[in-house]
Amino acid sequence: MGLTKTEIFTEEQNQLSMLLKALAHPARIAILQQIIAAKACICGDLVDELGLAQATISQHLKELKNAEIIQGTIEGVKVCYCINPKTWKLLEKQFGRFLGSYQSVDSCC
Amino acid sequence: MGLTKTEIFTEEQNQLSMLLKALAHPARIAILQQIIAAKACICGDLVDELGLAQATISQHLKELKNAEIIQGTIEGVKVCYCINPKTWKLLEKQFGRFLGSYQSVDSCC
DNA sequence: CATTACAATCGTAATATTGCGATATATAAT
DNA sequence: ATTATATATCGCAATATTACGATTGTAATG
Repeated sequence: MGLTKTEIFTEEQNQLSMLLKALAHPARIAILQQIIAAKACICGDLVDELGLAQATISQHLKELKNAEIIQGTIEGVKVCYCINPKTWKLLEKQFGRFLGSYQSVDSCC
Repeated sequence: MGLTKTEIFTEEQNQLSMLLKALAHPARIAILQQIIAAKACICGDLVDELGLAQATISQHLKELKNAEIIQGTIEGVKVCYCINPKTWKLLEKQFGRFLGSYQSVDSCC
């Protein structure tokens, strides 16, 4: 046990939960906010900004990259990270539809 | 190690990531979709609908309840679950703001 | 080529999550 | 009271996550 039964869920349910999982950590939220705030793409400044070790930041970046929420391009010694617009749009669409499917009726318990 | 350093993040970052974490599982997405689809609140029908054991569903419901995304009221032997409109609105607001803070500029890497 | 600087990866410890059988609890029906 | 039905909880095993020190890999610079 201990592993999610992805096979019993729909493609959409799995995809959405995967994206949300990638976002579901305060450090990763903070990282994304930093990347967005710095109009240009920042790099290892994240290590200074947040109070986490370099290895930890790198690991969080990897997860965001795996989920294709961000993309990184090598710029000499540094690496430049930025939002992947395609996934961001997908997230807006998918999660928007999910959230919108509920209309507060307050006819319930 | 192995525990999130919540103290170094903002209230908002922690709150948003906590809500997203509660949603970040295909079973919990499916549960919420069921609850929303059944206009009235359904109960243990979830166990039949999804292919998971009763104990597992109950545990997922507990997590959603802890995050205050759903609320349950006892109706005789059964329990009636439904969306907590307050938290749903909060989620729409917080996550909407987060998503909206990025404007696809494609001026980047 | 040696050095420096940045970032990724490895290894490890602590903790959390997922799933389920078994059991407990609580209400309803007989 | 006994039985049936619906949920919650406990305990466990398998796996995943989080964090970080140490190391490795790359590329620019002296």
